[in-house]
Amino acid sequence: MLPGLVGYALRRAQVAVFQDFAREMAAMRVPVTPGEFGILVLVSRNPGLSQTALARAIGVDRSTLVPILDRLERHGLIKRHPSPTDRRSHALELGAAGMALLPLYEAAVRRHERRIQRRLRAGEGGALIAALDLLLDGATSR
Amino acid sequence: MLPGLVGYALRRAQVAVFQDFAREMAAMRVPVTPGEFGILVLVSRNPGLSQTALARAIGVDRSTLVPILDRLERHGLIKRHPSPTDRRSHALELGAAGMALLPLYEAAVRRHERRIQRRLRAGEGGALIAALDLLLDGATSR
DNA sequence: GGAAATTGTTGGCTCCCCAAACAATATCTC
DNA sequence: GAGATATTGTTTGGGGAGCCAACAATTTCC
Repeated sequence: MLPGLVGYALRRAQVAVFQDFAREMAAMRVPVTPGEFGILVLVSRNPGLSQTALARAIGVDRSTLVPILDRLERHGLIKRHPSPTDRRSHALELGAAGMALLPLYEAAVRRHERRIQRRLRAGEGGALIAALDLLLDGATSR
Repeated sequence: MLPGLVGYALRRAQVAVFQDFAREMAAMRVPVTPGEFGILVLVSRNPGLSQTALARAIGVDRSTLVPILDRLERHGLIKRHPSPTDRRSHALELGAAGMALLPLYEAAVRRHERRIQRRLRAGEGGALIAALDLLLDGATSR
């Protein structure tokens, strides 16, 4: 039964892809997880983002983000600035290490993507992403 | 950058599919996770399996399995019999509750699969599984 | 200006995973 | 057959990621 299930194939692929991501990151001075990489990209493209806005963007609870940002900040990848308009909230920016390392992370992710897709035919990656998005839609919407 | 990444689409789809699985299971007397469901199917098709063999089959450490099997056994879904040939090992079998509930779980999983695939065109599910298997292969093999 | 909402944080909880060590038991080697 | 070696399930300890409820500080609403 298991081999015919989309959910099963999805889970196994996800685990393998996650491990390959980690392998690629192992060479970095400060390795990051896929989730952390997403945060760095989001912050770099949306400087000044608040923690709540970021949490909503990646679909996790505000409290979940705190220890993750703590770690990223400890390594200088991001910085929590005081927001100029709201003294409760933090304006997130890339830190010095973040600005230096993000290009390396992006290159690593490109290598990783190339490797995991290497068994696919040309253009099949796009179709796969489209199908996964449809899956997400089917699973999410009532 | 993120939207073009297979790994990113994979992660988001996986989370959504997992949640839909949980939603479908919520109606059951004893809800199980996707991993637990996989264990039940494996044990039902391979009665007498040892814990080590099962751990290898699903790709987790032996020690990871212990609390999971504890829980399944507590609910009567599986039973740890003494192996007739090796007094160190356990022969895993479905318990009474397991035999009663597995058909219900299987039906629930079929409903779940139908729902998550409902945005896909007919037959696209199979292509998706094939692509995910290729992804797994690309990520795993050196 | 007082009530209500929001922000980041903390603490408590769950779940899943791994690695190392251990006693009991099997298996291998001489 | 005895001693060394390997394997089995378990325990312990640790990490990561997630949620919820509660809280002080602050902002917004009426």
